[in-house]
Amino acid sequence: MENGAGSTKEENLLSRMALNDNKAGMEGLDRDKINRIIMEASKGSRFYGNELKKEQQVNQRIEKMMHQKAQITEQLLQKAQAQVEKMTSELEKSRDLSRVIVHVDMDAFYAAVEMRDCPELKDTPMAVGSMSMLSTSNYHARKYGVRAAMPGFIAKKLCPSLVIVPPNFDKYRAVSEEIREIFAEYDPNFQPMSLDEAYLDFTDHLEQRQSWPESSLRLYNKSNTKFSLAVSHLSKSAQNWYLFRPPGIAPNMMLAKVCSDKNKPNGQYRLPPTREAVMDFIQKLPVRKVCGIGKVSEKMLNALGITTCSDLSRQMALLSLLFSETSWHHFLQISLGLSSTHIPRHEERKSMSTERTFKELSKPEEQLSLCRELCDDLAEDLKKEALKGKTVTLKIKNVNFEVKTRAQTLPYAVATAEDIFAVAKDLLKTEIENESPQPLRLRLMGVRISAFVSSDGKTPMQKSIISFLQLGKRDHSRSSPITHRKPERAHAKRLELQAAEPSPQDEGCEEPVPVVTPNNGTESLKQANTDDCTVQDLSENELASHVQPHASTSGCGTPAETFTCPVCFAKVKTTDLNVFNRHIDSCLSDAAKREDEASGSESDLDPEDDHRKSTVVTQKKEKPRDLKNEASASGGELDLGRVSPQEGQQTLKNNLVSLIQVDKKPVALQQQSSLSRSPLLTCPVCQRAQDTDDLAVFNHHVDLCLNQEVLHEL
DNA sequence: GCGGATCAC
DNA sequence: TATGGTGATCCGC
Repeated sequence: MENGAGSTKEENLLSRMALNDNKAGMEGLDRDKINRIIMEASKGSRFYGNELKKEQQVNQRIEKMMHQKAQITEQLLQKAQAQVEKMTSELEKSRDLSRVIVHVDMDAFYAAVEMRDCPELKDTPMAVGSMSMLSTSNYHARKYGVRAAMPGFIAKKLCPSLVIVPPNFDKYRAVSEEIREIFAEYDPNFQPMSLDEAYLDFTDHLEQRQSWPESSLRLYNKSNTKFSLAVSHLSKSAQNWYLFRPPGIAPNMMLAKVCSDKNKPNGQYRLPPTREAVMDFIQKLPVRKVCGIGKVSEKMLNALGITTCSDLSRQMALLSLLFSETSWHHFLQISLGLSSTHIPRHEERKSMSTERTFKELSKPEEQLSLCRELCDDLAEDLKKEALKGKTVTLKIKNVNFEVKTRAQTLPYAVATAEDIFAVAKDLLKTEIENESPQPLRLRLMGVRISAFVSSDGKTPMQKSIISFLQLGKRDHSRSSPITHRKPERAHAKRLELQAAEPSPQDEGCEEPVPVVTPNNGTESLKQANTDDCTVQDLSENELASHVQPHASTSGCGTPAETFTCPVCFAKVKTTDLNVFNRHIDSCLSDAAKREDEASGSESDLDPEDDHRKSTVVTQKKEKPRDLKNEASASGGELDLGRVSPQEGQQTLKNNLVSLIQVDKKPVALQQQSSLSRSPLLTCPVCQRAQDTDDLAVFNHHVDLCLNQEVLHEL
């Protein structure tokens, strides 16, 4: 174990710079050769110099820690051990294995999208990003050691034939949104962590299903598929299914995340909800795999001889003496396989910032004018969310990659570019002066604002019960639970600057803010699902009253009578769900037509063209139950289960048929026709090609796959 | 409240 | 030629 003492600088640096072969697709490559190339390309650079410096700092921390450790007496340790045991038994009491948490992420998301749109890329090593920075790479490229967060020019040295595709975030965002609509179906409160990753709580979904009559269950399966296909219908994203990696399923968030990383070739990894299974799983787990334990923590723990979670529990008393309370409590939870069992609702943002990397900027005038630009941008973003904050922070990184932040808190909140700049300018000037007579040689500048106050400009933005409750009614211009940030403007600016071709990997904070409230729609929903009569017995108005608060896109005070069409995204002003449904139907059939026209090159054929349109149209039946259900989460799903349960068995069957027919069109035709050459439908869960062209069968398989054991146990 | 550092994505 | 951007949190002042 390298613990800093006695190893060379270069060896130490390897821990920071070397290839990270954690990820999938990195097996069996020549690590030494790759590391040598990386080192050669880096050595002597300012970046490398800074890494070296940071590494030494970490080593000092470790030394300090080891020194502390040496002073711990046996007696102290025993006392600590007692405390650990006490806390352990308390935590053990709180263990909750009843939840079914799912973590999903996409496989090389951006790269997959690019390959989808440009099939030639499928067979060549490819990465998304720039010569300065790569966001992700495909599996061909990974064989060469090319990976995310690696600068493109180094990647090119590893793999000269590498094709670097500039990122197209609008596209990824669009695909992401389609995927999220599917997520919302299973958990309206799912939490997106980024464009390609999310946590879902399946517990309620499974519970509801359990109480549904068999026919509804099947129906729901169909409607689910129908939904995703309807989405695909709009933008050919049926292929999105291929983006999914097998999800991780476990009783809490930490475990689910680790499980999804297991990436078993043949399907999802599901950790059974028993203490034994959890503990067994945890023992062998390397600490680095746990979310929250990064490079530095790993290195510190390694220095103590801790590499796996079982080491963690063994050394817990020691850890409790060496680390802060929050840290060791966290470690203890990890070692017991405990973590959050419910997915937290997305909280209010606490800060907003904008920063940019550029070619060296040393002239004060240029620096100040850049600062002003950043303030303009930030103010623009603040305006979009109607935020004001009291603390302005300037961030600078010099050409040696040294980062500094300077902040000032005002007695009042600001939001305009002028006000922010007034503060940022002073902070910057001070830094310039501190450096003089040398110039400040910058490679990055950023401005952040925090300490937000509510719109009245006085009260701090803290969670009160009232604001929490109001959150549920919070409004969105789109009915999906997803919002986006920092889209075009940031990119445009980047182009303007033409600096270091920065290519962010992500859009940062996504604000999910699900539109459904726990206490509003859901309760009555469960009822509706368990009681066959409930839905029919509800009048249209009653239904509407359930739906409206969620579907509303109105601003403050506007009556909730606007629905957002999940197809064209137009706002439909009506209180009559039938009207709204008709709008969607017409949109859908329009989309079908467009798809037909455009499908020539896409899908090889569509012999049943007319038939399709007619099935789409005849299939429009309002569906109060699901309407209520899904409207609450996302208008995007209004179209999905529009089969009416109030129609009796025969009609149900008919609808099933029509659904299957509708289903077939967008994907099935695209896939099946083209797939008569290649494999048939591929299960998004186990990723195995299914030897069937019957979507009913396929659906059944997917569903079984997803819920297999869970359902069984329930 | 500030500033550095760590972490995730 | 060339190593990102956004947000959160923690710790030690």
